[in-house]
Amino acid sequence: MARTKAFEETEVLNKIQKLFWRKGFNGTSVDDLVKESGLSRSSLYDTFGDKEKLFQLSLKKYRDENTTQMLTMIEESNDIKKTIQSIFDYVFNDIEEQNKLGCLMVNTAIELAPHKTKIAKMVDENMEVLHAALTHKIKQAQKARQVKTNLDASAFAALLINTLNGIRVGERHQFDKKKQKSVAKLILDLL
Amino acid sequence: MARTKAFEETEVLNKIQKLFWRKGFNGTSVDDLVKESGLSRSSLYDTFGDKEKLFQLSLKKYRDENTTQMLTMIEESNDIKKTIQSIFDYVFNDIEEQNKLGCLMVNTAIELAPHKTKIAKMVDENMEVLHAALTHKIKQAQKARQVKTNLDASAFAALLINTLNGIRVGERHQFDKKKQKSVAKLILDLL
DNA sequence: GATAAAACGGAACGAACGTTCCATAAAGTA
DNA sequence: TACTTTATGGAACGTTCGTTCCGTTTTATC
Repeated sequence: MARTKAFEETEVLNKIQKLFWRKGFNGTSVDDLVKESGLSRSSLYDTFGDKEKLFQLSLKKYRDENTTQMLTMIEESNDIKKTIQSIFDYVFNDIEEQNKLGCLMVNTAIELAPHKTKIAKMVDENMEVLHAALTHKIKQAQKARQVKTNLDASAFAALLINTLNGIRVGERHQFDKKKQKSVAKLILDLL
Repeated sequence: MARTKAFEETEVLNKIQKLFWRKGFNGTSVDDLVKESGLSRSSLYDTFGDKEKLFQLSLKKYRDENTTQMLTMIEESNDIKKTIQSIFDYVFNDIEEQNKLGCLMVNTAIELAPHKTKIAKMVDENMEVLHAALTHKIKQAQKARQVKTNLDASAFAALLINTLNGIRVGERHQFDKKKQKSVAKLILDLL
């Protein structure tokens, strides 16, 4: 009955997300989004909604892809120490490849969370989910005597997330890579 | 010869800084700054320059006050362990008192550093100075056998800064306080 | 081929943006 | 008091902001 869309939603959202990721919510104008997406203002608004909705969709996409991937790495692990090493490797590889993009969750925590309740909730839930998965796996590894048993699993999980977030801050201003890697090593040696 | 200013520069810059700190560079309009400062646009521009200059001055102020204070705490320390405990206490106290302000350096690293070279340099220098001071003091304490001697002082200093930055990220989205404190404890136990 | 529904391009909206300009007010010096 | 200089309030600048609207085009169904 009706005309078909001349674009793929996920593909467009991909471009939108990258732009928000790189420039932040306030640093990105709707005009930027129009140009980057290639579609017209009306198509953009009809398909996705307003700028804030567009950002929320980008953040959800991040959660459904990047965070979920990390979650899978954790949950499928049978060697938590190796897994955490892999997570650090993954992050450092990201830093090499991307150009100071950082982590969209961290960027959003800083820029928007204090001013937008809904966004803050998404960010916080994201961190909590990661924390829960990590804690669970560490406890499991402790029961199997694969890692130090006198370590507070929840505290260590929080430390790990905190460290990753700190590394993402450093990425944005080009903090010395060697130092970052030495930090990761210290954390790993704790287990 | 000429009319005298009806305001105090440092006092006004104080208000300006707080606004940038809370809402970020892109989240703060010149109109916001005019209202907050109480002076007119012309006075604001004649005295301080444009919006970007105003932000730079705010960041310098942060460095000259907050960072310098932390630096003094480190340099005057004769018990590095207690000093680091004090730093954590100071940060957690900040988190209690301020309302999700976070750290202006961290906020700026995320929001502006990737897009403004000059700002990135200021942030990076800030972190490097803290790192150097910490490393120096830790090495000193190691020579005096006050802390573990098998620890890489530079790496631990980087870890500490990284941890503090991570905690400031958490502050913005209300990450569980107990977890944050357990993170600090883990770090302290490393020394 | 007519019809209905959705997609589209692009103009248009008023508001907010950062910045400049000017007429006036104030204050120290002559 | 007159003069010079700077501070000040506020209007005005052109631009960009996010959003809406409308006329047209495309498509599937009848």
